[in-house]
Amino acid sequence: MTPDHFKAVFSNATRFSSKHFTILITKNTDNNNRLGLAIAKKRVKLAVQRNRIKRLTRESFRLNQTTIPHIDIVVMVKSGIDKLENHEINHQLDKIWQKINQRYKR
RNA sequence: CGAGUUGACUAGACAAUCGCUGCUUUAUCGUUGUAUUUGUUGUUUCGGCAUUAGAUAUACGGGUAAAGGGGAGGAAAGUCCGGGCUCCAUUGAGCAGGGUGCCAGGUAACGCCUGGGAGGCGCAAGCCUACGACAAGUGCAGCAGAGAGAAGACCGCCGAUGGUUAUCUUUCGAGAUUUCACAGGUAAGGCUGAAAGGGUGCGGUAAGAGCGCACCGGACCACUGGUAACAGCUGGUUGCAGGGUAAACUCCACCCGGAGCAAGACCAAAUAGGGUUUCAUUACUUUAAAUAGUAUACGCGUGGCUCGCGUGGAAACCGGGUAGGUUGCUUGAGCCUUAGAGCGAUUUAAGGCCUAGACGAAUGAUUGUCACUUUUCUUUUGAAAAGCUACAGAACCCGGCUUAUGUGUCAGCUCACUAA
RNA sequence: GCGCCACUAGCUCAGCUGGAUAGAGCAACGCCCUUCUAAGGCGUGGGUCUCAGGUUCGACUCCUGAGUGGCGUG
Repeated sequence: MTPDHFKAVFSNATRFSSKHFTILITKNTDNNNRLGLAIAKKRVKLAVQRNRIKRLTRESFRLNQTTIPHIDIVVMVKSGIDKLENHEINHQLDKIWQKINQRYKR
């Protein structure tokens, strides 16, 4: 995603959240779904932890992207996430994908 | 066996599935440049040149697919030092400012490392140290204390000599003893303090004092050892010091030009913008006529000139250059092995190896087996459960320092205890 | 990447910049005043001066290292 895409998503977004994530989505004119990550240094201090969260999010997005409709997604993060285990993060993300699917099937 | 100390290594392993990234090879797609060739159009001094369309070959970059092999650290961190590299400046040197500070060596260089000296800590192995100069000058030291720097006289001690009081003796000149502490002497003792101008002993004296002597310790000179710092059961001279603080100013010696890969180099968009040329436009004159000529324009500030500000069509060319892209970008003071030199840091030679290059920033996820750790059961073994590890993520590259940190292994040395 | 600053009571700040007592305001607590509260007055407690070393007789102050937070600039 380019900075223009980010602006578009932030200005015109539907918001989902769980305990440690905030996810913004908009519908997309292209036939792809795109992922953007906005993980602030303020929320997660260590570079190792930031990278870990990015990797896990990308992985989860990749595994689930066939099931999701064509949307732009921006994933934001709340503080405290760096203390979670890998499988817990995956679990939360799975739930969010399910929510998004339910919303867009209707 | 226990306690300690120094140095080095290590940073989970394997397999399966899926994924990221850039590299090599192959295939394919579209596109661009170059070369050859065929044709079109324009121009021509008939050699060519420019333009445009196609074919073939080749090159580079790009997309897609497949295969192969590669992909974080000992600190990648902090950014505390030093260098390479790049650009700018530069005759040279100095001033200012900053840094370093026992000696020698190593190194590209260092505030780093090695070896040595001195001082301190520890029973020892060993560890720590900004460790030049206060006798060039200036400053600082509260309170206390007599005195805080060519020091001072509070309590003390003495009081020879001179004066004074009393007593005794008397040859009546004076003498002896005692008292006073006035002039004066003194720095042994006390007191204060972090610190008070060598220490101990004997002599000496009215009392004292390096005043004299002996020993210890200094200082200076020489000698010896050492490259040097420095050292000495060495010799001589000197009664013996104007102490502390320079992480106070300062002095001395040595070092430092400035900026940083967002450096720099190349390519290069736009309804951005600069310059040059030509044409157009506009004004005036002229002509049948934008035909020809002259001025370049137009608006505002002025009535005019000069001057200032603002606005101005089209094409071609030129250089600058923003966004953006490419490069710099990983072969390097590189790593490994062996041999030589050296106490060592390090260095020399030979052979071998290529080992991350991302940029919204890759190097991962899941599962299984084993290893490791902890807990429980059992208490040789073994079994089960949990954890799946600590610190932590390259961003131009190296050499150090500092800080964070899990587990285990190896080697050297010291001390204590026991046994032989 | 480069350059710079701060850290003192629960909070905001002084503190001799060239060294010897840790202070002010607000807040807290107690008492007075008031029928009660606020305001006002009097008093009290509260500090490892961010941390660790060093220099010094003596360090909030000087030096070195570390930690945390913040600012500027490209």
